[in-house]
Amino acid sequence: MIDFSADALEVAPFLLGAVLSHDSPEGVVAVRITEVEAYLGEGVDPGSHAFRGRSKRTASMFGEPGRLYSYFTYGMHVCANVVCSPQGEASAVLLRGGEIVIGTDLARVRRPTARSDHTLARGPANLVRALGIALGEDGSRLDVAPFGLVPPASVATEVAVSLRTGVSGAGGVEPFAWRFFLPGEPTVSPYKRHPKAGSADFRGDTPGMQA
DNA sequence: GGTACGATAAACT
DNA sequence: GTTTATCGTACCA
Repeated sequence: MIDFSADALEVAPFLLGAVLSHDSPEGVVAVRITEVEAYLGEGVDPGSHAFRGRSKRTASMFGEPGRLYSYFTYGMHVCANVVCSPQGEASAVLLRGGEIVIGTDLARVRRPTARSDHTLARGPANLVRALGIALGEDGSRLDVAPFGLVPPASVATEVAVSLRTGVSGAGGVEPFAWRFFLPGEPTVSPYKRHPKAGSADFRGDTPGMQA
């Protein structure tokens, strides 16, 4: 198993290629994770929800490593993270994209607007919807039912890195290249800078746009 | 191919 | 009252 008590930056590469499954009355959906972002702890990373310390929303981020931190954002979306660092410290890995490997039919039902199968779990809110993860599952263990998390057979040898997507740092500049993805995967979400970011754009090697 | 914008609510100032 | 770890649609090239 992955040692989630390490910090999110260390854990992130081990999640690429891992398979996360979620069971529900409707059935099982599993994704092979292809894209993640690391968020660090209190006072360290201005883009992190934990930056200003513990709050009601972020409580689980300060809790046991290896659990789910899910939160509601933009008035309509849920995003899912894997909690890292020892209890009492906060860091987490945001799951941003993956390839459905089990339950494609159910994922299609949950994501009726997806044009093709590789967009079913492309983007953090889409991934959550495809898996059927609910906001109320915040704090759940990811290694026992209804969840399941299988590490990759071997750690990815080719990992691409870029700035995080949609994050604004001081002055609108996101300084941290803490987004990790498997190059060439069509299930990696397109890079988008924060709306308030300046023109200093860094696109990384974002592939995945395909045809 | 890209860029703009509205939806919609919790958290934060 | 402002911001936000987003998505889908509309529009322009």
